Amino acid sequence: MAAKTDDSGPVLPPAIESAWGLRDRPPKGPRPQMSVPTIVDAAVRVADADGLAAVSMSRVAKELGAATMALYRYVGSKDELLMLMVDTGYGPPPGPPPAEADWRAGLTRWAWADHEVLRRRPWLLHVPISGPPITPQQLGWMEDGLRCLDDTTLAEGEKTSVLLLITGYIRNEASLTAQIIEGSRAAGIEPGEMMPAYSRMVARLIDPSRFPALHRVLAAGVLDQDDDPDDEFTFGLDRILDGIEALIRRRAA
Amino acid sequence: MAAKTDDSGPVLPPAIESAWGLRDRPPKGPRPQMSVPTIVDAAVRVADADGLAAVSMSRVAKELGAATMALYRYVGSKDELLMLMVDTGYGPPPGPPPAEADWRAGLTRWAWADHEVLRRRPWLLHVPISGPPITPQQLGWMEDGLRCLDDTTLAEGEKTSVLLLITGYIRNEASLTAQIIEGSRAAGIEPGEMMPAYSRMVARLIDPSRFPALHRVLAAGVLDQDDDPDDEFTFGLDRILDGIEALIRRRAA
DNA sequence: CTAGTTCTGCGTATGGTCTACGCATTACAG
DNA sequence: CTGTAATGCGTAGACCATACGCAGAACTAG
Repeated sequence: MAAKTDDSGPVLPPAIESAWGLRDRPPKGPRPQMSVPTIVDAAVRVADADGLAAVSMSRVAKELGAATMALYRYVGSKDELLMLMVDTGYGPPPGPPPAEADWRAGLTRWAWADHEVLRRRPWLLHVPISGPPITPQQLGWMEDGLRCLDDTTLAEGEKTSVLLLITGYIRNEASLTAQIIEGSRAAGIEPGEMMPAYSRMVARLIDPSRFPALHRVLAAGVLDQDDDPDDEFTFGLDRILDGIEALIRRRAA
Repeated sequence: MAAKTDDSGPVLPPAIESAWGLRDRPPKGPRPQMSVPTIVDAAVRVADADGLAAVSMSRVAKELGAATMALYRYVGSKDELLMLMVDTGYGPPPGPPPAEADWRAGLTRWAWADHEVLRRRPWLLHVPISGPPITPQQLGWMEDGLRCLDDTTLAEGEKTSVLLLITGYIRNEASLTAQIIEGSRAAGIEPGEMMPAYSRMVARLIDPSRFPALHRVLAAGVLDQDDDPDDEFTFGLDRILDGIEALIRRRAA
């Protein structure tokens, strides 16, 4: 009758609570034949093999030899499953920065670890993010990133903003390169031929007098040479770190 | 029998070609009762009113008083419709930078224009981007952005990278603030109460000794005060522009 | 004026999605 | 042994995109 009020407003889904180890199995009833981690692992396996679009409740159930609806005893909804997939998909964070590393070296290492995860599991990019991180490993990644800034004189709010800036960049860059790979596979051409083909198409569409800057970019052949995607990533990351460095220097002075 | 080969590899969908004005109506057959722009406008109207999730082919058809399948005479697939929705959803680009503006002022103006569009139409963030821009207004935005860098000594490739960096940031920032708004609406609480509630939840979950840096951020109350989202946006944008400024200075020297 | 051609509108049907609900079965507490 | 509660899961409902085929409209060629 009385509303069951928890301490704080938004309620954590049961499956997430169990990911934090906050849930004990009630003693009654038949023994569960699956577990949340089993299901999440199966879903991750499907996503690794056939992409996020292949992850349907029935497909995951088939992977486990169970019935579709059986899964709903463990996860409250597909969205909840996706959240847990992200958590285990990222895997453990890279650990705190080495003692001898300055903030820039530390963040660079952290950024490359994040980058590597997204390169290995591009489906992570297709999971619609529905809120700030609340799963254990997600927060672990955040923690390790924040630690890189421990020795700086930035305010706590600035540290989080900085980290947000970097994660956003990494995600974005990964998204773009993943799109090129997926797009080329869909079009049935070599990944290296994707951007040149795009370049030709745009060149055919635009009027050079109305799009002079764009035309100059195309004429320079920027999109035709397939440079190392890692160089592209490094370029943007260094720009951002330069910007942060300027801020840190100003704060230190 | 012989494959109808166009000049270049990837074929532009018919509806996109018509957006470039490259398509003339065949003289035969009954007069079309709708047009691609009519349909796209209706779809945008639905998205503006009820979000992207409400945009289904049948819902758009209902909006037009037509049958669902009638739409497929105009657009090849829902994905194509989405692409066109993004094009008209963005609207016309902000125009080339004022003559007296330096690159930084120009890009700042451009960034705020982009930001403003995404604030007004958050559903744009939910459209899965499936490739580089190919629609007229998208490329128009790119053009106007590139022009801001006309007077710099950056290489063409660097200009595109710089623009990519900025668009990525804007999109990311907009995504985050939109999530807070949508999340608070879903949870039925004030938008200003979202982050404090999140803060309390995380504080309850984490062990301060395993998450010291994160704990310090929470203890500082970073997430509790609801600062102006515009300040947050400005902060990140300035960091990025600082980084670009460092590059430009190095290139000019 | 007529015949042929081609395009439009759209009804029907297929195969997919998530998930609410209810029932039989199982396993433990007392 | 009985009551209770949790599990596995079958059924069914409400959506979704879209392949296909057909009736009719509007033009062109003769």
